[in-house]
Amino acid sequence: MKTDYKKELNPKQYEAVINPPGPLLVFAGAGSGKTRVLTYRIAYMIDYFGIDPREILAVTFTNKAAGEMRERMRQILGMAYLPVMLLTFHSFGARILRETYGVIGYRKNFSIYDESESLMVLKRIIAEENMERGDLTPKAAKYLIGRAKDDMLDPDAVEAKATSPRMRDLALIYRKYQQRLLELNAFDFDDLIYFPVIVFDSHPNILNRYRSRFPHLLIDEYQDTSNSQYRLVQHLAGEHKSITAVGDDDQSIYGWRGANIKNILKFEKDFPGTKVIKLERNYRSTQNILSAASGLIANNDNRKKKALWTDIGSGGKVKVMECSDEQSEALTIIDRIVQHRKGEGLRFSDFVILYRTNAQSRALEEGLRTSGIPYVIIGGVRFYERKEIRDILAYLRVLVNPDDDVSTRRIINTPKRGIGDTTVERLFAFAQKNRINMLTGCFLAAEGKIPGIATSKIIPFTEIIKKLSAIRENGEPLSSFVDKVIDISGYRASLSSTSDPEDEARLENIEELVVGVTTFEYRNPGATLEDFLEEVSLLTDVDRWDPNADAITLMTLHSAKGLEFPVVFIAGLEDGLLPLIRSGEGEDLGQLEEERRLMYVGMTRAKKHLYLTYSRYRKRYNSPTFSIPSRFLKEIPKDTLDFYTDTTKYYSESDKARRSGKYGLEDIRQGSFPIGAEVYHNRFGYGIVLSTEGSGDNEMVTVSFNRIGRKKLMIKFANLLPADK
DNA sequence: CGTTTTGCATTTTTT
DNA sequence: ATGCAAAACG
Repeated sequence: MKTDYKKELNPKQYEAVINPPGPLLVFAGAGSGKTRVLTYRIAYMIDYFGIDPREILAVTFTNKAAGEMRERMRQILGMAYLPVMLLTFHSFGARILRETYGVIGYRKNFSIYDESESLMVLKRIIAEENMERGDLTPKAAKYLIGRAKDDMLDPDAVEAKATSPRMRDLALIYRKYQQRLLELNAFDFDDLIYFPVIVFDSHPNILNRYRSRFPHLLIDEYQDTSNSQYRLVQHLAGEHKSITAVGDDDQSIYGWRGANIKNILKFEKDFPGTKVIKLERNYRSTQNILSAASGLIANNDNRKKKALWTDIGSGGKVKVMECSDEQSEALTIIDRIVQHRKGEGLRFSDFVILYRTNAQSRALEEGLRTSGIPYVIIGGVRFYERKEIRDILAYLRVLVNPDDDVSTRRIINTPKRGIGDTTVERLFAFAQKNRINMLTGCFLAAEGKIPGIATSKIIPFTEIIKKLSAIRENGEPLSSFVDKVIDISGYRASLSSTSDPEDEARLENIEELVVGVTTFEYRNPGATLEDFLEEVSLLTDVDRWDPNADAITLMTLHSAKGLEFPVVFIAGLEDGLLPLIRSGEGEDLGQLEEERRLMYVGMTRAKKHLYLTYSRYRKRYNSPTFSIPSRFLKEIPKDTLDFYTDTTKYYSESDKARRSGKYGLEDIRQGSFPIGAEVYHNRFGYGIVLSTEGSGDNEMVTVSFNRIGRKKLMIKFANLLPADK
């Protein structure tokens, strides 16, 4: 009773699925059944080509996507357990390092540092080396080091390439940073790709082991692979070249993170004899939505042309809604949600609100809360990044990896036990001098062996660590162990005995962590604390999202990749916000194209209804900002759109001019110049006013000049003239 | 020496 | 508005 592959797939999908193992590239347009092809192909390989599931490695973008694929394959193959290796790039990297850490000098049970932990290390190094400079903040250094790792450059290479003092400084910081990470027995996210490549580069025997272990490779979202990930793939593919890559150049949205769209475009060259299949039939969206999205993306030059089609029917037009401010934007959306839900019997979980930046979620959240509509926010302050969760995880990490001084610092005085900065710094200095970790230092201090450190303050801390290690060695089950950590550390007590009302929420979060551990335990019988920590470090927010809960989902456009919803709202379609353009800088065409792809990704999430909303007024950073509608709205074919103006309320008093222009509201005169006004500057030439903020002497205008692009000017000094004078 | 308070910068997107 | 650094306070 094998699955009838031919019946369940369209001809193109079928062709891809049954293609014999070898280089295969599938250009899968949005909603064309990409995951379907991947899962059926894996199933088919097992079913018809007799391939051992353990020899298949499939790399996906999120753990959730991996989980879904596993579930669907189970249905196709009817097996209870499928030993296919289904992972994200980063978790695969972590697996490799767990087996090969020794060859690069690392120890067992290393930690994986996220952004903020890496930044703490960098900050310390920059301070220690007296290298503070405005253009090399910890954040900037982190970014540049990340890019260097993407290009597989070590500190020596960065130094050799450096042509400026800034880059020479960076090379030094980079060197110290890696030394420190090695001491801490910790990797950052970029290392999880970088070091496996290094290992494969320098140890052919190890590489061969992995090659023969995974002769069959499948890679999802290939358009978002970075250079280092590409190197990893090249290594693994080796001579066998049974490699399937699936992707869509129009959905490449991680260029800022090192993703290189060229990787998918040159796949055919890299693997001669590649079979290329294009999936252009869309099963998700109505014709109107698809035409709107296709019309938009056609404005990108740097892409492979394709013709998506659907036979779902035209559906309603895409609705563009103008709102006066963020609050009315929220109300407009809520109003539509309520109507659709009643009219079409939809559930809350059928709706998603997408936006460019996490900050936008606030006003929407407020509106939903007052309306009593259940919602879930994905992203923003991630669950595992909350302070209280990180604190508990830091305890766990120290127990697993005693060299992890970053975590030791975190917990040594959390909850407060009277150990201050001075003591910690003395401890650190002593540990550095004697080449030991801080935890060992604590134990020495507790015995009074470090002059200048009072034993009385340190002993309670070392007692806690001792107790917890003993419990752990007794083979305590994971969830009850975590529970004991919360108790014995004094964390639970410190939260339940305070006046701060926030602490109650923190306590709840911590209890939720225990629930999370229990779930993890249940899903992965026999898993260790190390396994749990690895999973937690690499979990994304989308992974934690439960699509079955009856609540509206709010998330960024980036997080929405790979998902679909009957009704989609994209909020904040204002020039400067979507496309997001950082003030000061001119407009980079490549970046603009990526913003357009991001918008495209958002639009193609919609099955039945798509709403695009924008606000004339919004509080950005801290100051009030007026904006013009996104240029993307003008790029979408008009016959697919319907325009609406909200009726909730208006910020501006000069309502009368509202309906004058193409989108209405062309003539709001908030400051000295109306939004959209053409102006002349005697140095920069002609331009158009995009937004104004502040007032009086502090009034600023952002003007997009024809010749030199975007500039922010102070009205007081700029001497701007209306263009027709 | 440690903790609390005030002042200051700060927001793109994420594995 | 919020979160993290120096300064004041205990």
